[in-house]
Amino acid sequence: MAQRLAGNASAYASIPDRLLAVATRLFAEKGYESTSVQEIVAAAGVTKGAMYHYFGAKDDLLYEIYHRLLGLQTRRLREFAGGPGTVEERLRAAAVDVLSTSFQYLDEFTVFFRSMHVLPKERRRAVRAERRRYHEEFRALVEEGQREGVFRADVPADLSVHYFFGAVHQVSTWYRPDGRLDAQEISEYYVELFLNGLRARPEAPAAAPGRPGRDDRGATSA
Amino acid sequence: MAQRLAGNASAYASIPDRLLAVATRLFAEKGYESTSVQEIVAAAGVTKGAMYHYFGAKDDLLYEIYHRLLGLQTRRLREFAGGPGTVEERLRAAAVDVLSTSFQYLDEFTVFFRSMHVLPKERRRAVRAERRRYHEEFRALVEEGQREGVFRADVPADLSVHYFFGAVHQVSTWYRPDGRLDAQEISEYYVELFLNGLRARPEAPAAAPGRPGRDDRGATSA
Amino acid sequence: MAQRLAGNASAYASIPDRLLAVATRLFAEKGYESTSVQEIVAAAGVTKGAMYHYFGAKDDLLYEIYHRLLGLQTRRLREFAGGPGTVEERLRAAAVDVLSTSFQYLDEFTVFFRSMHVLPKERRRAVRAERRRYHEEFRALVEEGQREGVFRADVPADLSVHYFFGAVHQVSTWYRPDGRLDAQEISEYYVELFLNGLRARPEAPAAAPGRPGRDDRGATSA
Amino acid sequence: MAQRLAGNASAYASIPDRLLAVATRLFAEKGYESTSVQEIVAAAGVTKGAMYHYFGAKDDLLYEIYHRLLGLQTRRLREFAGGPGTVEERLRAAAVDVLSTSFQYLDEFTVFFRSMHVLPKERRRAVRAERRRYHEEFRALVEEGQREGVFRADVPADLSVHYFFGAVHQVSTWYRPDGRLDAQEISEYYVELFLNGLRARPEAPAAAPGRPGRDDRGATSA
DNA sequence: AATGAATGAGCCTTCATTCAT
DNA sequence: AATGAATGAAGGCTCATTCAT
Repeated sequence: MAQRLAGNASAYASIPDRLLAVATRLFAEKGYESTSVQEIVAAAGVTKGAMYHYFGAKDDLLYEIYHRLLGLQTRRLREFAGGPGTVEERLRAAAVDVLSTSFQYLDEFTVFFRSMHVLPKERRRAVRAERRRYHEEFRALVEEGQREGVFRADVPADLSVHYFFGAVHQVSTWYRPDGRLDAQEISEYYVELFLNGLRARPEAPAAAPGRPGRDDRGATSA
Repeated sequence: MAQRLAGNASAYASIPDRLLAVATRLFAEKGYESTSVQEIVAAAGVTKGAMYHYFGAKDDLLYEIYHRLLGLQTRRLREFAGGPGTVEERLRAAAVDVLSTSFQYLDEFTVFFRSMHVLPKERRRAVRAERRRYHEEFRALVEEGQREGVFRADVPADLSVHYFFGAVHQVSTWYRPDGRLDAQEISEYYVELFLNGLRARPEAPAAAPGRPGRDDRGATSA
Repeated sequence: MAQRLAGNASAYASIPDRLLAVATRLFAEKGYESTSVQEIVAAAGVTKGAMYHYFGAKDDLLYEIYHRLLGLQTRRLREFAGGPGTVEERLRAAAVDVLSTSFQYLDEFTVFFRSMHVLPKERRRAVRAERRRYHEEFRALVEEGQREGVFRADVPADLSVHYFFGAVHQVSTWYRPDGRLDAQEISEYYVELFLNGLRARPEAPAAAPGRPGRDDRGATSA
Repeated sequence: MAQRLAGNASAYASIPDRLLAVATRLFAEKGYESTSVQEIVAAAGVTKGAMYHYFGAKDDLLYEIYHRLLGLQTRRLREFAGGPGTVEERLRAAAVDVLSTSFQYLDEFTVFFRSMHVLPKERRRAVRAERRRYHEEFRALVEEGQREGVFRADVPADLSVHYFFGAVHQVSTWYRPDGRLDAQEISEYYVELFLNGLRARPEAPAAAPGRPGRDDRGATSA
């Protein structure tokens, strides 16, 4: 479960894995466009020819980073969603895992949300579709809880998920490993904020502004 | 209050404003590095020479976008924070405004969170400092509510603010003007989720995971 | 006799003089091409418009530097050549003056020998012609001495002059005001070496290699 | 011994050599700054990319020209200085070689003395240091002769060497291959003037102006 | 499987000069 | 006499990619 997405950059890893590992780090540090192929191959200790033997183009590296990250996220989410326990327990476990994955793959997430626009249109569409499916599977848990009455239904589930994911995906913006709170603590607070926001209240509060019960299936894009 | 940050790109605006307007749009669409100076000046209907007469370098455009956006945010926040009403009313008004500003300046925010890394170190530091001050002023409202007992104190205020801002700043990632919910509705739901998450509960629930009452002054960076 | 070629750059000098003074300094420091018009006008405390009011183009500044320097040299040489005294006395005085002028106008000479190639062809020709005349007038003194028998005639006069001028014009290459010898001392040694080389010897030395008595009028260019 | 410094520009030479050969010619003709990289690669029959494959920057070409010339000069000087014969014979041979090298590499010398200022500071310092060492090795010959009493000691050796080198290095300023005197003749006259200036005189003449016997080790820079 | 020389298009920037005021 | 905004051409350099080996 702690497998590195692209192995590590050590001399023992395969060439493609080494390339992906250093590319992820460099893209996160300096941005995709400001990182030259030359820098990547130098950092990976291979030559340009070797890289082009494994990857058809520079943006194939980027796509592969996206692809592996999405695959990992999806696999893990399914594990938790399909696991045992009440819906709240399963959602909590999934949310905790989303956060710990985010902290573990900070660089990958940084690249993900910063460099989407450089993917060729076709691949951007593919990534967005895969991402949307992921979003929908997570949202299904929330909706399950809403149907069971343990989560409030007066806020559209997709908005709650966007809200949570948004918060999570921005952590790479401000989180510093040497900060006051460690990743574990932040995760717990975040999950608490998320679930607390979802939980049905004893008394009816100000509720959502006037449009309860509307169909809340994702007309927004992922 | 609805003034465009860089005027509009029409022939009536000043050259620098026109340049900033089209640069913002292009940077948001294709990314900073993938947008050439040539494209910018062509879209603004001026020559390269004219651009370099007003901006010393391409990244001066970027910096100016950041600078204006931060200035606008700070000005507006102070208006609401210093306004009349209970702390909850003031925080709600500020939060609503953060959201409506985000929707109004979607391009600016997109650029903001995607292109930070291309600013020269010095300016990046300046932007981060100004951003941190903004974050602190917003957080001060939350802390005021915690002291008054209207907001729960068992989640560090800076984390709550990071959580909210994270969610807000990611809207440009998924929001589409032609989606099911309009900006106004999304804003109301988001503010509801935020305030609901903050509100003190009648009975003490599972609270924050084991570490209540810790000093919660921001050791995390903005 | 100590008039500055282009006045000084103080606020009291006329604008053209100030421009020439700073241009000379900057051209000597960084080279003609690496000095921008903007730098010149900034250093002179005027605007571009003002400069183009007085000088039609950047290379007019350069030409004026050449022109003034050549005029100064020619004027001074004539003074010494037409003065009283034996031919040796007059040549010595002229040679000393050549050296002291070189030290006084180090920047001008640096520019002179480094930037000739940027003058438009026509002006380059004009400068070369003026320079050749100067060379010829100096050479005439040597030839006068040769005819009188006080200078050896077995080395063509124009070569001796080239030799001396060459040595003199390179001083800006190695001379440092804080060096062991001051300008005055170097001048005296140089003139001594020059005149000693010219002086007819009691016994016939190895003489020039086999071609005495040939016509030695300048088929070489100045 | 007659190897071209950068091979020739023919199609048979290596690309770097061809680039250096044409760069030398163009820099000598039009100056470093007035020669564009485009012109160089066009004249060498290669593409810009090829040039930047071998030379990191335009001024690397310049530095390489300096470097090769200095290497050549130093190697040759050592050959002559360490050869057989009296000190006067060795100095004469070295001086003749300096001149013939100057004539053979007129373009290189033209560039050398005209474009020093465009080298980055660090490299300028390196070139100056190497140049100074060369100057010192040549001067050592003069000093050896002074100690033996065959050369006059009342003119500092470094000044005499500056004087000679100055004269020599200016030949590219006025020498034309189609002039009245050919390179060989000019060389012999120049060496004659140099050695004649150095030679101790039977009777003590006016000597150097008043400061005989001073320490004459080079406090001036090369 | 891998090399690395070579390409060629494009990028950001500089700058002498002009011109309406 | 003097301004300074604006031009437009060119300049040095980078870089993803190709291809013969």
